[in-house]
Amino acid sequence: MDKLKILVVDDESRMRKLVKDFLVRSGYDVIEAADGEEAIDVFFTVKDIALIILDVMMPRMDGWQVCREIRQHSKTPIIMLTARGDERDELLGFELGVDEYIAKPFSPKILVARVEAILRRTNSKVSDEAVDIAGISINKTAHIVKVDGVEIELSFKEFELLAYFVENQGIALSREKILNNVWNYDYFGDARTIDTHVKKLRSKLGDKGDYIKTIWGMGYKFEC
Amino acid sequence: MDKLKILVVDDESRMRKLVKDFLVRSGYDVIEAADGEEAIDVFFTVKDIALIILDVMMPRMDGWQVCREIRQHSKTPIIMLTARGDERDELLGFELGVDEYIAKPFSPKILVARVEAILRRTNSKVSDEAVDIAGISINKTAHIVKVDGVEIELSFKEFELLAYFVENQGIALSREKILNNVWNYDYFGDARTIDTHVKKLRSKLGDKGDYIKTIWGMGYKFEC
DNA sequence: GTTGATTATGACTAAAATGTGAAACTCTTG
DNA sequence: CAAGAGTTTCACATTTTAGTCATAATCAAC
Repeated sequence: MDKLKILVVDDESRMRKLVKDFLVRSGYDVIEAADGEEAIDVFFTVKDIALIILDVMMPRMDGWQVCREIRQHSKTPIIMLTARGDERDELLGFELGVDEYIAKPFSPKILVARVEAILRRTNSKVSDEAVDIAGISINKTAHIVKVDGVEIELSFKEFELLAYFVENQGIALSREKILNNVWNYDYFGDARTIDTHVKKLRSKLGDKGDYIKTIWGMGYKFEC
Repeated sequence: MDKLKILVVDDESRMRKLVKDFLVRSGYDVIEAADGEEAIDVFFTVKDIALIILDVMMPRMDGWQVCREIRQHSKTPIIMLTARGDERDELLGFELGVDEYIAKPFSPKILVARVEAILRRTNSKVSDEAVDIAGISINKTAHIVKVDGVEIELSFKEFELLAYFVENQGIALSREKILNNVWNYDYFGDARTIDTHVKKLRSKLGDKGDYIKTIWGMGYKFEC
């Protein structure tokens, strides 16, 4: 995962191309979708989409609907493109959980600036060196975990799982939730595979392994 | 800490009052500052300011400078108020770490909507609340129950049952109703099993166990 | 008080969920 | 294609829980 992925949804290909050009030039990966249904389809199959730019006016399924649908499953930032001056639209958007609102016609510079502002905000953990909790230090950029200053070797899944636990510190996580977030959205395997990974994590974390608590009949929770 | 505090900085008192009115009506605590220096002074003396609304044009120290100063020590969200149409300003703002940019004149509704959008994003901890009744604190997110501040261990069913009681505080609940809500609707076992769980709950709750009252010939009721 | 019904309680058992080690499978690399 | 790491599955041990039952205590009505 090098470049951040941005999903651009607009029915006009000319507009998609314009936006894409500027974003690519600023170092992002751009994925396009031509209507709402395609957008949702793409969003739930492609992993790690960092931000969505969404046109309001689209045939079949409009931007609000797409937004509503996505907000039911994800907090991925959404920027809405809409016709200038419609205040009602803007209010509706904020209620739906739109993060930013840009009126057409807009300057591509403004667009890029806002994209970066949002990504700086939400993806700030990427830039942060390392999260440190109770002697466990997790560096997502370097993919390194240290316990009391000593580096320990974790596999990819173990690392992702630990990161997920730490990010949701103090929250009870059901197996289903863990599968949907650490594994792919469409993973159909056995939920018990989580147990195996938890076992390995616990043993590799040593004493600190006890912070991963079992919630009987429910799932797991990371808590110090 | 009940209401969130918002610092409003503008040299025009009329403008401050306008913004304040709307924010107060939306349930925020508003602190005012009339210029940049006062703003910084207030910001670093008052604790827990959740958001800053900053006018660009101010005598002595303008908004950009205030922003720069604050960003050196804090990530508190900043909304800038600036004259409409000055794109250069907007770009500068994003570079400085401004979170949002609102052009004057603006509708107060938009202002409130944006404030709420930002606070929802940054202050997402608001959502994981714990219900607290007569010394019994139930945190559904963390799956933790505390009695007078001391955590007690409950099994899955016990937790669900207690949560159901507390949610229906003061309401008489028949065994049938309890079975349908806490157990699966297709549970065909003995209704007496509720008694056993109530017994366990009462004993684990200690003194507070008395709040679960028996309604003879009918069921139970949680009442303080 | 006595009676019949209802609820409380403690002990017990069956069932369910989790822990664990090893085997099977997958995917990459040399 | 063999080796090796990472992942997943499986079987079995272990732990925890839910539910049952017998008995004791309580209640309402007479």
